[in-house]
Amino acid sequence: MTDTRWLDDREMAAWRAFLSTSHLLERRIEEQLKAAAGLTHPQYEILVRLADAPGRQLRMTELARDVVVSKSALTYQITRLEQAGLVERATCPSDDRGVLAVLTEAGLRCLERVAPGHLGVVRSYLIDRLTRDELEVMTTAMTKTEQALRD
Amino acid sequence: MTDTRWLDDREMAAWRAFLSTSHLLERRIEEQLKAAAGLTHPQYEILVRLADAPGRQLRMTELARDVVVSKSALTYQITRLEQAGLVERATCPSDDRGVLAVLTEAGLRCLERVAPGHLGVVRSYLIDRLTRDELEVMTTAMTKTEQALRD
DNA sequence: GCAGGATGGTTCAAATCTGAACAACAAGTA
DNA sequence: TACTTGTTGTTCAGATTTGAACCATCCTGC
Repeated sequence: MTDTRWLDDREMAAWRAFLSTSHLLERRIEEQLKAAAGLTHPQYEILVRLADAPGRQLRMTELARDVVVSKSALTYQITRLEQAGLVERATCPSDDRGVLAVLTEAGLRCLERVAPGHLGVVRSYLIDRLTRDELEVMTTAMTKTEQALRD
Repeated sequence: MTDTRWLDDREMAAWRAFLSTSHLLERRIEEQLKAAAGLTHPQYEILVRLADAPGRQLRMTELARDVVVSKSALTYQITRLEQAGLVERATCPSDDRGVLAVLTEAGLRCLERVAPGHLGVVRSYLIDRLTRDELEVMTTAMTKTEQALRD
């Protein structure tokens, strides 16, 4: 049976604030990235994950899990990024089914060009407004939930 | 000029955790609402805001701002909810341009039926995993960012 | 080896979101 | 009153997302 307890005022305030903030911030980020580089936020995140990965490449499935999008959405976005010359597809040596998404030099340069402006937004609206303690608490709170959701 | 400072490890961990968690939770909520009632999360939020509003009605623009969606997305969703009989449109007495979205009885019953399961998800993955202190800190942190983003 | 079930990636249709353009009305000013 | 500017909600085209269906490939146990 589902738990039917409602949320009390404190809990509801927390949930509402979290929900609104995540959506508002998402919109602001989307707006900034579009204006600065014609990128969407998922596209930017793909570039970031690839840049961080060893060999600047990742399997499609792992990349989809990291960025938190469906496999089909990733297929679509990788195709778009490939057309833009920022990513290439490569066959996976260890698994013939596999596809590797590889960051190109142009992709890396694009990321380096765009990252400062993007991080400026993240900073100015979120990170720089929090004390060190608040930052720590938020990380532990978010991490607990993330772990639970990743099964 | 844009601030070009990078994020240090702590800051990056916080941002990554926030980003992943919000996306994962969004997916889980979407899944639960679809299975339980055939509703999307924005649709559910529209019903909630209307149920809370005096007279169970709100102007389109105000509703769009509350739920954090574009005006056109709201127009689309209100039309959908109208077709489902959960919401009705009414003319605004004080402004001939205005449109009021009004929650119907069926809409209210639907919300009462769906809310427990939805809140169960919010609780089990987020709220119930946080201590009271963590809850408080998260609320203040999110509220600061929300205020900044709402200009 | 090989059947049977899991996994990886793509394709497809359907739904949804956004921003720009638009039309109707409001509100202030000369 | 007439003009100008701002607001409201809708429509529209285009981009993106999701889940289901699908095929190819892997892997395990016999």
